[in-house]
Amino acid sequence: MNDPTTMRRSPKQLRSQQRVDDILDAAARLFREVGYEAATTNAIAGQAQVPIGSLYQFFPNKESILKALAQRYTDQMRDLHARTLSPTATEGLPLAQVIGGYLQAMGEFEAAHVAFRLLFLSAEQTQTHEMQAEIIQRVDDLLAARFPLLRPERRRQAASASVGIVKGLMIISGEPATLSAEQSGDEIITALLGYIRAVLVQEALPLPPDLA
Amino acid sequence: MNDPTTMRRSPKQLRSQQRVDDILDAAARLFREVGYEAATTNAIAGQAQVPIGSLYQFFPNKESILKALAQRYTDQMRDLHARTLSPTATEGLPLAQVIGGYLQAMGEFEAAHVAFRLLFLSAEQTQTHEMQAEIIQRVDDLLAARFPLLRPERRRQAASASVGIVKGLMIISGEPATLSAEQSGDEIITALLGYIRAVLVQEALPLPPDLA
Amino acid sequence: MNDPTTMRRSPKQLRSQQRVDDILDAAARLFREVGYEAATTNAIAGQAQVPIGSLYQFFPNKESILKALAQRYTDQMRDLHARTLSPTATEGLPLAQVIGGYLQAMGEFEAAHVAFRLLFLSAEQTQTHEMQAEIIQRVDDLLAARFPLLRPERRRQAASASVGIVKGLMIISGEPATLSAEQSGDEIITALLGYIRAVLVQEALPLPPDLA
Amino acid sequence: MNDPTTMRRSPKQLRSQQRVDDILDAAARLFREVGYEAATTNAIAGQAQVPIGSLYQFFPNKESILKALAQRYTDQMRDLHARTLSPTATEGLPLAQVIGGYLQAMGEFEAAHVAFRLLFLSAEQTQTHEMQAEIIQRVDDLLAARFPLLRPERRRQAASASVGIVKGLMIISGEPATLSAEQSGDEIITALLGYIRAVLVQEALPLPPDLA
DNA sequence: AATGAATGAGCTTTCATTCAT
DNA sequence: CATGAATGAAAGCTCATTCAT
Repeated sequence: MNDPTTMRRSPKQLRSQQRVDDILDAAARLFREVGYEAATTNAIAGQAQVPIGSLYQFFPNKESILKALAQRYTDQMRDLHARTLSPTATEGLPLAQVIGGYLQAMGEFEAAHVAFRLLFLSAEQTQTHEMQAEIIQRVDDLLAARFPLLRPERRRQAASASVGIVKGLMIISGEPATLSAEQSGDEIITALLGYIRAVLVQEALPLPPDLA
Repeated sequence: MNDPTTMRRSPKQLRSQQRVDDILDAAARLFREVGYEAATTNAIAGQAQVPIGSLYQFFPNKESILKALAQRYTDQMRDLHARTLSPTATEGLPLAQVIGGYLQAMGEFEAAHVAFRLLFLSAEQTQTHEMQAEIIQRVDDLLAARFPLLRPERRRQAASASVGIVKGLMIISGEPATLSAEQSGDEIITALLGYIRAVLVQEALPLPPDLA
Repeated sequence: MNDPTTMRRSPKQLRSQQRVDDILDAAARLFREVGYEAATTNAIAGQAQVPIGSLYQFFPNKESILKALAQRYTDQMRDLHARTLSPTATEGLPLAQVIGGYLQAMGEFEAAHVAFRLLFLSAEQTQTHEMQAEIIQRVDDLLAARFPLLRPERRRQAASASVGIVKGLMIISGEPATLSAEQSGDEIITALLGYIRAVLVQEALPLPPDLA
Repeated sequence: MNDPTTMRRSPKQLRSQQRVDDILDAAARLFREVGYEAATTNAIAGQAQVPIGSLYQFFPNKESILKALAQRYTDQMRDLHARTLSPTATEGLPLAQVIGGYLQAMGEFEAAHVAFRLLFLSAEQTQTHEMQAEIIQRVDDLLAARFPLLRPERRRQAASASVGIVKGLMIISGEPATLSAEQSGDEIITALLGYIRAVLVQEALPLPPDLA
């Protein structure tokens, strides 16, 4: 009947909304600091200064907190996507600049949303799929606007792969003895441009000037 | 004094070595099936048909089992690297073929070592760094042999990024609504070749025929 | 001062009375379905479509709901008793028929009052004593009318025992591998008649024709 | 695979057996004092002076403790049955004396096993069925020896009903304003003899001298 | 060295009851 | 008087680790 991984009650009142936000903030902090498994629901409630009973009025279980957090990030990223990836906002800009602008915004988002990295980069979390699907869709839209001749299936594949490349390089750059944070940005741009160029060549499509 | 995440004593005796292997096999199976957190040390010992007390004579704690597993995989991958990435074994082959051979071998390795994917693809596991460092080094060696004019720092960066790209695409392809397993192999080749070409262009180095 | 297991205020208003009835109906349903302990006050209020706060304005605690339910059943049984056990209504009927009629009525009552069985058959619930006392009294009255020579103390004892016999056979018949529901009715009649006959013989009193 | 209401490990060692006994004793005491639901597993462990973890090594959950207690009582009653109900032990004795001896033994058993009453008298507990089935079987055996002409189906029915009668009268006698403990014993004998006589009459079987 | 019973802190989650609105 | 969000003590149970045998 009711999905045990969804929020119990969507908070209508301002006070309740504030509480849910507090809980999600605390959860984000703790997930970041000690990981999902080690973050206890009592600790989350404690950090959020919310009684444990109240936490369970909004969330039926721990997993639903993770899911709600992912949902919140997904929602909050929509504006970011509109600003940095939408065809209208990026029209005329060289691809490198678009990617750069997107990475810049993502870096800021990541800094402001402490568990985003965890959620975005952690392998196979059902909770993250929706978030990722949305990102892929935005990239797909961008590719569609940029390369109208690219077949939709190939485009979707390229969009998925592009997100995978970003993900992989972000993961790598977070680890010691690999890429520095500064390098990773440039490297992501290089890799994505190189990849997209290769796809276009494969598909025998014309290269735009900045990929030639 | 003694690192609590390292194996307690390297088992000299044959029987001990067998036991350690049994434990690691059981751990790999369980980690794969239920994840690291949900795999209990008692369950690992049970699966391995080894008394829990014995398990704790070889491993000081649960984390050390994960670490040892990563170490075992690292060791076992050395042969794979020699066969598929070493300059001598790959001399004269087109890069695409080298990468294809490597991915093929990795696929087989992954199938034979059930927790490899978990360890290699996990976003941030301190236990995996050594394994990854080794992979990066092999790629670095390969690039050094292929592109002797590439500056060592740039090369190391490219090697790290290449591994990141592979990782990212492997992660993505494991998730629904993205890349199929079949597509991911081709896409990894496309992405890597595209990336390396871009690096060479950036560095104003000559392109080999198969990247032109 | 005020008994915490009694209803807080007897609802004078019509709307209040309706609410109390709704609560008791919901409680009866839930007690029957999941048992007293597992039935939560919030679930009762929810089923009754009454705010939990209102529930606590009528009932100081969960136990008092059970008690009020028993009281309601006791009240509602009064009519049943008058119809099936009162000396006037049963005058001239053979005892077996009286018992049969009573059991029939009880069966219907039980079907219509879902938690009655739970309350009546529960081994030791302080809440049930009054209900049982009333039943015993009715049986006592019946015996008084039927057997005027039976000493009052012996009669009261026999009335208590008779109710115990009914109770015991009802409990047994609800359990697997014992008596079927059909058998239990006949068996109760057999047992009660046999018991009363034995009492009369013990007391050296004349047996009516149908017990001879 | 493994029944979650059965003991986890049957204690082989003497020390373990002692622990299990301590747990069951403590559980019996607590069940008696506060009831099954209100008796917490931690309280049981505390009373038994056994760490909670050890309790859960033997019992997978709270219900299994109740079940094991019922099983222990069932086992311990076997000797009582042999002494008081077996055809050989009761041969030649008048039925009233047999019942009296049985009730006497049951009274002593009840006094020595504090939760027996709760388990035997509580309505519909799956945990009690086996215990009750055994009692019914013993009564059936006794009836078979005493009244060989009684049809087996009728006999089994009578055995079930007899146990029901005992149960009902025990329940009633535990409640205020009904039967005193002393009276209940006599009343049970009266009721059982009266019932069995009625059954024999119904079946048109000869009455033994003490039932005539 | 080998064993596996023993340990108890700590986990997630529930629910009777209150009280500010 | 009516409401239902809020509360937090306490429940059942797990499991990494130890240590007496």
